[in-house]
Amino acid sequence: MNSLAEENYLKALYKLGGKSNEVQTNALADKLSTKASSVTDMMKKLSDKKLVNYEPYKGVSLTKEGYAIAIGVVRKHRLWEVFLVDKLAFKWDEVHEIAEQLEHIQSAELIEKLDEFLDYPKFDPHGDPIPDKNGKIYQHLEVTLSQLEKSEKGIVVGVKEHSKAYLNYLDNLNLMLGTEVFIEDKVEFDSSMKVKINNAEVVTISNQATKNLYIKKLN
Amino acid sequence: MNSLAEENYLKALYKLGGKSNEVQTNALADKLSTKASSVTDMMKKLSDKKLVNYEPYKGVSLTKEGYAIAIGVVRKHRLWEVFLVDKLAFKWDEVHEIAEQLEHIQSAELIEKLDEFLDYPKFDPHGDPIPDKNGKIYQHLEVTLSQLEKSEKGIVVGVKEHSKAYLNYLDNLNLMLGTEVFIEDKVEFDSSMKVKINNAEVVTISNQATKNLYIKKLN
DNA sequence: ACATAAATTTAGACTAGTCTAAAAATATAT
DNA sequence: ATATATTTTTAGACTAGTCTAAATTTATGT
Ligand SMILES: [Mn+2]
Ligand SMILES: [Mn+2]
Ligand SMILES: [Mn+2]
Ligand SMILES: [Mn+2]
Repeated sequence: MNSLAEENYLKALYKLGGKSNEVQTNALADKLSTKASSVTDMMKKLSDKKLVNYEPYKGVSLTKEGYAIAIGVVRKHRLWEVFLVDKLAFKWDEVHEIAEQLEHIQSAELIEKLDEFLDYPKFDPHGDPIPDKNGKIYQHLEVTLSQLEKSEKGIVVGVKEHSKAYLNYLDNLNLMLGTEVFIEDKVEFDSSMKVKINNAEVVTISNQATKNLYIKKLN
Repeated sequence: MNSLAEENYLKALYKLGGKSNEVQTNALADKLSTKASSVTDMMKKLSDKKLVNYEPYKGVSLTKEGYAIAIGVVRKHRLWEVFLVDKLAFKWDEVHEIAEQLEHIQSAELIEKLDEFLDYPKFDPHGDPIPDKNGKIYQHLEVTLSQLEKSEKGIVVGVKEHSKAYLNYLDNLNLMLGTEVFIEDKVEFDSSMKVKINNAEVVTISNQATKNLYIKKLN
């Protein structure tokens, strides 16, 4: 069994390096809001447990087993988020902190039953794919809104940034998962876009915001 | 915010001493499967936080605030058990360990929404009363099966002992919450009882087992 | 190539929680 | 009343996880 701290390191490693990319000590420290020295200590421990490949000064990556654990934590996080939104009526900007806690509950049976109860969802409330029980995860290759050209059309399928501030901002624009967007115009100067939402009002969206919205192109 | 360890000490103190009874160091150590010296250390800390009244060598009791926290943990534990049994189809002997983890999730909003989702249950799967959001808890004054006399009738409303072994034993006898029991006979020698279950088969139940079953008398 | 900067590791300290063994306080039994 | 047993506390050590500051390694610029 792995501790809560170990699970969080493995998950961060997954988020930064995926299945096998090397991650640098400082990058991991930043992600976890901790210090590089703490990361080094933990990498030694996880290396001893054969959950990461670690060579001093050379960065670190997940082993097969470490990856499996990380993906399991991600699975739990996202399933709990679905539960909170679909069953308990939380809003999508309110669930992350609670899921950060719930993702560490240890019980394989619990998570399988939860999955069934939720009817085997494929995506979480932010459009992120949920790994299946075997750790298989659908990688969405959607473009971001910022990559659409003038007169192109698409559907919002996910968010890249999960901060409350950003999610609230999207709520205010009526931009949620499933919303249809049509590019009225792109402003060259600051890369902002004029976007028609659900065939109704047209709003201007900054590049900062368009970069963080995943879109599935239509037509 | 209190740590997981602190919450467990407070809960154990509630289970042993209720709202205000003095609890001895060793009793608490036993309950928590820890050592008396660890208890002493923690009592000092909780006393500093004004969650317990502690005088060296004199036992310890919950303060008003400590009681409120303990009852909150109990509320969470029991609500989660209802969720696991009613929504995820766990059996009543499978939920305790998972609830031990879930009871430490920190989010007032979560627990209120869970309560609503479960339709404000009054009792958990073992018949234990669930404190309401203000910490008010119904104290069931039911008798135990062992206290019934020959020819008396009652309904099973709760279990005193929560071990998997005991719950499985009850399952095998078809004794669950709501079951009707009728005392065919009491055996003086070993205090065992011959009990007719749901007006059908008659079984013999040891004193050890009858002492741990709460009954609401009928007639 | 060499100096400087950046990244990383090491050394040592700290907290929370636990333990064992010894000391001290309290209870019990004759 | 005094010895003995029980209970509780203290003293000191240990682990997990974290931090700061210093040392070391690697990268970069001229
Ligand atoms: Mn999240
Ligand atoms: Mn999410
Ligand atoms: Mn329980
Ligand atoms: Mn229960």
